[in-house]
Amino acid sequence: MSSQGIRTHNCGELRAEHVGKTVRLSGWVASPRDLGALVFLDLRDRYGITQVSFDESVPEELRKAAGMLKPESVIQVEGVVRARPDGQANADRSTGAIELLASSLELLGPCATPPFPIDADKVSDELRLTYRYLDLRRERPLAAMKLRHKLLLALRQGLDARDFLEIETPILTKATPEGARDYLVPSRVHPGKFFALPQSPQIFKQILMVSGMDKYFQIVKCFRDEDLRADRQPEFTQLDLELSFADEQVVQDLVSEVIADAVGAVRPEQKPQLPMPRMTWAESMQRFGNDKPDTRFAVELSDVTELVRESGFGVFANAVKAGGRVRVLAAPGGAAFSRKEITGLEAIAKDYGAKGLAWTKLAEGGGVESGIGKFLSDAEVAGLIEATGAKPGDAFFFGADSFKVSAAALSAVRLEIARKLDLIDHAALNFLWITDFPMFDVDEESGALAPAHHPFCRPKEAYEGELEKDPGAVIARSYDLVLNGCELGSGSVRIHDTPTQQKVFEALGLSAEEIRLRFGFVLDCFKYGAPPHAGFAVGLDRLVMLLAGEDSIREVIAFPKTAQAADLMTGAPTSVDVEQIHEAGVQLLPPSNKSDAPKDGERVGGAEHEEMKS
RNA sequence: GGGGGUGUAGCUCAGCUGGUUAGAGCGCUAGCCUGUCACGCUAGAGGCCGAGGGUUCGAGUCCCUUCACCCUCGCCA
Repeated sequence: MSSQGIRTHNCGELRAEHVGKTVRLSGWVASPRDLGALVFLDLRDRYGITQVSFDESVPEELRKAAGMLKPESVIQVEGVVRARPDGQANADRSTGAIELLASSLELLGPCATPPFPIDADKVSDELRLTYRYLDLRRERPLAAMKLRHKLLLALRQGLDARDFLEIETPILTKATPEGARDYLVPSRVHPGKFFALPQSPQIFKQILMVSGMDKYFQIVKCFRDEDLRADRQPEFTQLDLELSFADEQVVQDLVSEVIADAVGAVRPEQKPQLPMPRMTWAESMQRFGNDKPDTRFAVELSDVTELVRESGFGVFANAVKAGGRVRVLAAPGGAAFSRKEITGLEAIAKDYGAKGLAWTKLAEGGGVESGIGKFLSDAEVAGLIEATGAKPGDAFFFGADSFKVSAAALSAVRLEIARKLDLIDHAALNFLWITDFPMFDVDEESGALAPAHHPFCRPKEAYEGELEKDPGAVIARSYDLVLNGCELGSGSVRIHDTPTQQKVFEALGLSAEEIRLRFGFVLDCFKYGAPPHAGFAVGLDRLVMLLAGEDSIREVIAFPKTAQAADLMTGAPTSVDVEQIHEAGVQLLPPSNKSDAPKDGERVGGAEHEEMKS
């Protein structure tokens, strides 16, 4: 027994069948209860909680020592498992039928008073992130870590079973000026030159296809130096995959199956039905106003541009005249919205560039009242009812603007209405494929093109001739996977021939010289027997977040960063020694005219957290 | 870069229109307590009201600046 080490069992496995056994447990002290001549404490580890009892049969010295234990101290207890007295079982706990009667106690790791109680239900994010190691002891973060592990394991198993190879790609790689801002790493060996951390392993996985790897995947960190959101971290994890000799159907079916199986492994009751529904980008924009529709509730947008082309309401007529669209959505029961609530909705529309949010309410009698109701003709009202299926007691909200602005504004209003009216089924997992994205985003002012997905995406054959003439009309062979209104991932059929790739780069306005410098190796690669290939990448943090029912991916990342991309626990990013900067071959700009540039030997960028150098 | 929210005891929060000594619950410290499991009871300690400046007889409260955290627009191929 004494040779069994620090523990013989964990804190979640002892049951009535173990009664009479001498065991040794180790774990963290939770809610010690000193009743005087009787002391209880809960011993907790990742597996569960077991009650330890120090009763009258225990030597007084041991009982006193137990009574003095601080919560969250790490101890080792040896003793005999015994059934709890009649009426003292704890039905809420898997170990609740028994307790450990202590015969020895050792303090392995004393705990200072924690900055927050481990069992508190509300603690500020700032404090949680500063003491993330304590935060992770809590039930919710622990559950998120377990869920994440199980999901990633199931995904790996699913892909392994389908002949995929997991292959690692470089973290120190080449900067790509397109897309997101790169995190740069200076090269000491090549002064003045930089590596970049990958925004995704895109080019490497395509090259692996040329290498004949056929089916590749990787669970991999990606890095993008952009401003953060609840669902965006500077480093995040993707399930990245690529297949040779595959088209969009093969990829979508495969991803659907692998995800459905993995979700089924962690949430059997929510296993998605196959096939997952598909919708084109154009249809999604038309019906929902964005490319990641939340289809858990039925409210949709209707285009009533033709109906109000000659409207007596000038805002509509003018928007149509200017080439814009007028779209409407009917909020079920929205007539009950207060003026203040409507002002709130209007503020949301304005956030997305709308000049305002026209609205009116459909009265019991069928007519419209308040808002812009008085400007609408009977025919227009009838048309609105027909277009939206609105019922008395509903409210209309209008977007009259360019297609882009009316879509963005009304889709945001649509989501807020669903939240306010509690229209969303929170148990649902609505997966949805969005297909046929435009190949390029056209900048409205300059007319410049940017890849909507990325520049390796293959245009649909029917549009290949349009690359030079009308690139804005080109449809790509790309597809996104959406879950509950959240973009889970995207992929495409890739270009695998040099001439097409060359044309796309040219359409993007890259000069021959730029193409050679940035992507020469890709074009070269495609000359040496490139198979047709297609792929996908899933944002795993988001998937775990949605499955965990959390609102932020920080909740499912062990050590996340704040909205300002800082790590509150380590203090990163920090200043570094001037010598380190010199060695890296870079020079700092003076801190923007707030203080003098640092002198040699001083730390640069602030003096805090010097102790973190180890 | 812009907009909004928050910042008061170790934690979570209250503090009305500026007005005496800034409160509560939890935690912490000490004592009591033989079946607790959010143990209970008694007593106590604990505050640069995020920081800096200003207005005022007087500021947690009003004004300006700034910092941190959260949400968000832009941004995120």
